[in-house]
Amino acid sequence: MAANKLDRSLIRNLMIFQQMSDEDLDNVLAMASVRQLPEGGSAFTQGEPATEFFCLLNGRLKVVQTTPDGQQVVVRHVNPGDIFGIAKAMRRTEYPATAVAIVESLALAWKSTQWEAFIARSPTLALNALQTVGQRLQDAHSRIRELSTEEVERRVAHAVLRLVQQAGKKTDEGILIDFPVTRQDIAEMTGTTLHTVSRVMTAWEAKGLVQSSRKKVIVIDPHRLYVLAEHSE
Amino acid sequence: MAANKLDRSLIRNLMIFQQMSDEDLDNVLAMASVRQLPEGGSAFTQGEPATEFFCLLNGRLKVVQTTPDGQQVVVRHVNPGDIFGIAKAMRRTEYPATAVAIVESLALAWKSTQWEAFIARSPTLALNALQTVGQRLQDAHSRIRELSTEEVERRVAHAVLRLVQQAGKKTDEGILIDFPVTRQDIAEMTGTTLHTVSRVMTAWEAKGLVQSSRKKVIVIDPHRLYVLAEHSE
DNA sequence: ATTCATCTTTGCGAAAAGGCAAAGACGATT
DNA sequence: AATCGTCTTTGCCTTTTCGCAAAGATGAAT
Repeated sequence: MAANKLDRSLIRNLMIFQQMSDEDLDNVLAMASVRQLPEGGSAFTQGEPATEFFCLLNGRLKVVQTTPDGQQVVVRHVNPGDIFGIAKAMRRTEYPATAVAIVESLALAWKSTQWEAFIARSPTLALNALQTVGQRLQDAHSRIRELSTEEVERRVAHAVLRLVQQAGKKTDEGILIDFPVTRQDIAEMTGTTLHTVSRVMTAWEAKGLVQSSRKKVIVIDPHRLYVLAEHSE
Repeated sequence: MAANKLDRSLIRNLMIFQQMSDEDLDNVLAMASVRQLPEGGSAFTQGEPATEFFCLLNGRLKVVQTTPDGQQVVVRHVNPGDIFGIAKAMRRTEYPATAVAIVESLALAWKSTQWEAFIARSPTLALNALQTVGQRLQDAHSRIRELSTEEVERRVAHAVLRLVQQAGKKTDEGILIDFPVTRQDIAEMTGTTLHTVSRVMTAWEAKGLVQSSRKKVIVIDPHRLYVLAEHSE
């Protein structure tokens, strides 16, 4: 499927493509192909040669690193408008992680060899890309700080609040995280075990902070959760 | 002090400036000023407005985030040739961390407002910058994985090996880490306490892996340390 | 309605790491 | 050589978190 058949306004709204001329955008889209990902499908896999890079149009992915002994760590999430899989831009020949769709998703894909042409197409595109990666670096540093200094409960609180911010949806019971999340998922986001996450969230439930069931989390009292995450003790 | 008085070959060797024309390099250097940092001095401080960005010429800095309650985390190190303090490129108005010289250091400094001109000066410069930031992101993700899945001893082993790689110097006793490192420093790099680091390293010393004294670390047996860091067992 | 796979909860004991406090060691300075 | 500030080590006890195992719950598929 050719990318230039897609809804233009959708694409225009993506931060990375703003301030580009129509013509440049046409050219960039002409190079792209479209990739549909079912839930659980992966855009690329850790260790594979990095032949493509992507931009997410809609849906949501998690980027997972697997350790040699099989433990998994979610290093970040990909939201609509994000570019991802730009291993080539870092002169890497292989993907350092796996990108898995956690809901059905749609992405644009370009050949890695087109990266330079892609960037050359517009100076603002390069600046935008740099800014995107820079923001990610900030986020990563925040997580390093959290993992280094905070105890499990606060880390889990942060993770849940982040999910709320990225995918929170108001319902009459509270703010629903709008895609399936298991205890295991949260454990992989916070560097702990599903058991510990379960214990923490059961305690929160008793305090009326959240309400959760299988693969579902609803935050009842974001403010108290925030206080818990920020102010130690 | 004007930057174009500096030794050119030194600057040419810095990865970020490679593939630039002499003329562009002249222009870029004309915009820069030179900053000397004594040991313990800081190039910028967390929370300050981000008025400048830098490129390290020689020496070594640590980039530290301080939590509200005063705990410190070393998020990364800056080595010669690295650009740092590019908060502006990420549309941040304040520095998110503090950069402290751990040995006497020398850096180039530009006004943040010149960032776009700096990038526009050469398309390869933008690509280089992107690659640099991308590499840092990879490193950050590795640390997130380590902090999430590894126990203290292995994290410390990784940190020490990284120091060896970045600043190892062969001596007849073993590989010396060529700048002052305290237990506290290593603790801040690995998300633990100086006590635990001390205990770990005392054990290593008994096994003949390292030899250390006040602010000094010598790795005697890098290979066994590597095995310890990599193979869980 | 029943079955089945998957996800979640919970109890118990073990291990890892932290916190505190005190003592020791080192090196720079006077 | 004596002093002083800083860095390091160590013992002891507490807390946090994990690991394992088993039981319970949920929802999709038949």
